[in-house]
Amino acid sequence: MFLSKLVGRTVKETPRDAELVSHRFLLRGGFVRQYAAGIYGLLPLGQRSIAKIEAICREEMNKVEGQEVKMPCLGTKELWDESGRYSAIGKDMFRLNDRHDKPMVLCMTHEEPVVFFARSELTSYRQLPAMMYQIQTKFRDEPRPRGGLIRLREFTMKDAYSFHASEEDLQRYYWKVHEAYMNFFKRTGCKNFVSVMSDNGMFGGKFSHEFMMLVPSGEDTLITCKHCDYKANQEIASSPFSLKKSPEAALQEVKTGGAKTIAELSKLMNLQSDDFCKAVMYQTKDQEMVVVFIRGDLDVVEQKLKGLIQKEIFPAKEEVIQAAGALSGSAGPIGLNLSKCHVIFDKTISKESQFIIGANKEGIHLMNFNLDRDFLANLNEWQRQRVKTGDVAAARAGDPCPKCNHELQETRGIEIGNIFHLGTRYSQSMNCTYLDQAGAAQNHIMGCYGIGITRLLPSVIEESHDERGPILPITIAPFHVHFCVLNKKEGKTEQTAIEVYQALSQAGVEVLFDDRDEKPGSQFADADLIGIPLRVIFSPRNLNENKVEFKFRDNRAPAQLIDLNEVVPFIQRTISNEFSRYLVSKPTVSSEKIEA
RNA sequence: CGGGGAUUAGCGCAGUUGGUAGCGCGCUUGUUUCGGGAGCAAGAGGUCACGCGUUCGAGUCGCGUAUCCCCGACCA
Repeated sequence: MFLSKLVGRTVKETPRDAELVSHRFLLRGGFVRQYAAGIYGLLPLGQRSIAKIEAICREEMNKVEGQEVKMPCLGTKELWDESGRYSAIGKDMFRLNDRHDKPMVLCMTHEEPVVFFARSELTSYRQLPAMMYQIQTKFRDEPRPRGGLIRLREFTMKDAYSFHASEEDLQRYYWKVHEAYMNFFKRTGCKNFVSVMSDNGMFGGKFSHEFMMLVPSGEDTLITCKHCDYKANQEIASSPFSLKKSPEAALQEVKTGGAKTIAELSKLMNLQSDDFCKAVMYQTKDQEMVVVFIRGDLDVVEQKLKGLIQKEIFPAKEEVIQAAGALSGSAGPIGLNLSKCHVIFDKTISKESQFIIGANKEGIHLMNFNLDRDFLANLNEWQRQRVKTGDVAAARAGDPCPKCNHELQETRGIEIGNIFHLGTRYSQSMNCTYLDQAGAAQNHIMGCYGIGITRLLPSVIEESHDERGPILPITIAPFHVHFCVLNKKEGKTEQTAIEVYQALSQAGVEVLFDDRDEKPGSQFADADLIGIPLRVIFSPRNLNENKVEFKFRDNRAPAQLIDLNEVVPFIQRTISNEFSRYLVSKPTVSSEKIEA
């Protein structure tokens, strides 16, 4: 490809709206352009790079017996009603009406369409396990798209769905896909990434993992252990915390005046924030309050809370708080109207400790509150059902690890993939069955597996760049080699470069040839901005000696002069070495080849 | 949906007390240059986001709307 003909120019100045490095370089390098918030188009460089990511993804999915399919982006209300998600999903799903005024959706994920396939095609245990995948556009009406290509409203995702006859088989396969994912990310040049346990959301199955690129600009917070292999998204990370034990004493009221927050109270009473129990108040859609009591120094993880009560939650409105008999600023469990609220005690409110807690009276708190003695013991059976205990607290850096008790740490990450145990959530609701060996109808047991294809390129750039531009792995770079041709009109410079270009092209090497009559500085700057890993420089100066210059984009070795006669084999050899850096195992013979 | 910022040439930006719009980059032509974003010369390129208002006159003042970015809420 000749650079002068490439659609998409490089830009010297940083676009005003681009904050993230990856966003800046993708715009400046001419990989992408923005149409609207969260809606981007790929220029040739971006498209080539994404196409390579997709190709690697296909290889890895085929290796685990995945079968590529293509499901529609447009969905009907009827299909999405079957799973209940047409009404369960809120504004995140794009909705539209067709010309007959029939309600339609733009799919944000494809569980429903894939079950549509499965229930007509996978009807016998003999066909299981089976996995279908696609690389397809997804639409999500994000409340706030951000970070260039990181959070989009329209994006490409590889989504895969597996169908099994037993839970054991799903788990076996789940870990196989886990390995395929690790291979995929290594091959696409991701370096610093981990898989962490994650939240399944309200409609998921039993367990799931997220693959996270560890970069400071990431939007998720991960909790990892310094000593063992414990890694989890903060949304589900747990910690035993360090629980205090305090001697029992009688419950008594204490005047706290205008002090309402934990900070104010601990200052007033000269106590630590973990001596307090604070109330965090939410409500459900049907105006029931959900009040969480948690140790004063900790925060509630709303995902955990949602999982515990299996309902959507919102910040509580004042009238809901009052109806439940609570008083904000001094809220406590005693005196609440349990018919108007759910009560959750985080496990940090242990039965062995006493806490200072709100009294639901203006300016009054209670000292020495003991959960069992002062609250649970006084409830009747019906009231007890409205009270739950569970883990809703956010683990933080410095808290003890749930596995080995050593110190936890916090890291930021970008989610680049996930794998989910779905179980029979969709096969049951959508009546998807196969006949087992005994001829009995059984629901398929499902897993689902996603990779954010469009997000991968910016994620790699986030961790692989310098001040001049991205440093792309050869596996996903738009071209293998970048030619800078200096003073092309002098002597046979341009002609020589074209001859090498043709020889390499015939050998299958992808070359981006800078044929513009630009100053060396401009050519180098643009080459840096495009980020192709290998560079060859043709100049009259070196060609007089029958040499060309070779260098790596990442400057891992000093530039070297290569004999003109040697340059084609040298580049071929270097490219193959370069690819081998991203090989994870010996190339395995694919199942298709065995069949042939 | 709350808070903050922005919108003037393809990109980055100026634009004074209100008087009919400029600079740099990029683009076109010519010319001299040529190893880390060259110099000179001549050009092309604008519904100043949109609407309403104030005014003899609005890029500039007022009100409203839209769009974009950041923080938060949210993220199946």
